Amino acid sequence: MPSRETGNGRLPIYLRIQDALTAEIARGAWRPGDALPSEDALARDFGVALGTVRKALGALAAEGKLDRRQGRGTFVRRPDFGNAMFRFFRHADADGVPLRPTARLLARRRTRADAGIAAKLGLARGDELLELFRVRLIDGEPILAEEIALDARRFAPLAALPADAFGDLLYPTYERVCGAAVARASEIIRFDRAATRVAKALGVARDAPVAAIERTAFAIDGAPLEFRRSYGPAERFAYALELK
Amino acid sequence: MPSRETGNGRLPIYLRIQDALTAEIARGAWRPGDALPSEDALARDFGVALGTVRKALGALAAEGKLDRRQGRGTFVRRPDFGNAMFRFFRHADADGVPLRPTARLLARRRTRADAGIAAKLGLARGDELLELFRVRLIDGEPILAEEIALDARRFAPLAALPADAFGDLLYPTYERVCGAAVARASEIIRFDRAATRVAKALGVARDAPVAAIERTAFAIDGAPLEFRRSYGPAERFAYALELK
DNA sequence: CAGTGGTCTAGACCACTCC
DNA sequence: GAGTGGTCTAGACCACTGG
Repeated sequence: MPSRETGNGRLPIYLRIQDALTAEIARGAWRPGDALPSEDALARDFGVALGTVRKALGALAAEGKLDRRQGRGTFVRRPDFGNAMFRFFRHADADGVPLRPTARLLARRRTRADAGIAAKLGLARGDELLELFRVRLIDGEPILAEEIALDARRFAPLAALPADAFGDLLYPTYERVCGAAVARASEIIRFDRAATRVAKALGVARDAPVAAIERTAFAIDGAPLEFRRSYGPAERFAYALELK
Repeated sequence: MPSRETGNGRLPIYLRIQDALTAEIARGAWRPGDALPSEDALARDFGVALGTVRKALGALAAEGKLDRRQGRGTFVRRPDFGNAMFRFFRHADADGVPLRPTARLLARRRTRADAGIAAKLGLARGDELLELFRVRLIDGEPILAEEIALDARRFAPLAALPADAFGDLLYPTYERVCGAAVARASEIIRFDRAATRVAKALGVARDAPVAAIERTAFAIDGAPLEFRRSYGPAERFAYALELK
């Protein structure tokens, strides 16, 4: 038995391993999709028993940081928010066919951050922003209007990107063009009324009721990357929850 | 080594133990708040190693079915939806003092179930319902109007209960007066406009925008107990989510 | 086939709770 | 101090994946 001094750091070993691995992932030691060393190798590296690293890996998998697949290995999870916004809206998939939303970029401009957005993005007031405005459609019908704010420096390549190269999903574009990978996000749902620009994009009356989803997206190291406000027609909004 | 035939049931032992314990709990072998036998005792009963029952108990704790407390024991969790509705609404707690909502019963009557509610409650169309209408307030200000439908037979004692004996929370009342314990619930958030009765209760204009939360509450054996529609002023609605 | 994670066991000691 | 869950170890075999 190598050391038998659980109390040396006061924190359980498996938690320290969990933290160590989290830090390694945040540092970028393994990119999303990469495989970690095998359980055996990790146990040797950390000088602990197999069961201990298993406990740490299991916890990280439960947190959504890792994917474990028998016979394959343990992988850094690539979060897929693909069409996460659309979980809020009923879209008429009469036949159960998963409808693929599309996106159209309506506007792109540089502005300066007001205090609110600066705080959300970890910038200073007056710092330069890249602002996108786009509409997302299902079956040609507009479902969501989105105002997106980005640090203009960090996302400079997007300013020059042809409008039709943005694609239907932005996060893969951020990663491909700017090397910025979104790891998690936090959202707030509110109810609001459509401003002129939003109303026009959605094809509803000005001041029509809309559901507003504010999202801040973060990199794996915790730095905020994007702040986004998405608006959809209130009468299409429906969101399900389970309570235990 | 007692048996060494993992494959006898084809399902991992810890999953079978998990299922067995879930069934026992649903059957009411232990009431909410009761302690389960110790890990040691369970391991002996099931004829498996300690680690195996630990894995099952840990999973059940993660699901929210059990509470485990070091030095105390493992307990059947009593779900506490206390003021769960209010997680949807900003209530002005300027000093961070947790404001305690109150409730006032405005109406109580017998009706018959239409097809929709019958389906929600597992009844037949035309079966007798007990319908409650109440308003919930914070600091004297109405925040939620609630329409509640119950099986009149199952909840017969409520028909006779004095209005001021309902208390601020219904679920404890259901359990105390009718022996009906709520174990979980599922909700759908929508956006709607205030009907006359709701508008009056909330002190807003008719057709004012409201957030509507539909909730079906279930007993531990999965039987639906209550269907409830709660309405609150749309401009006070705010709900936070985390995405990973 | 070798290598990976998944399950299971057996037994040790630690940390907390309550009498 | 007795009893509980929490941590850790060491080693076995199973089930799946890929060359």
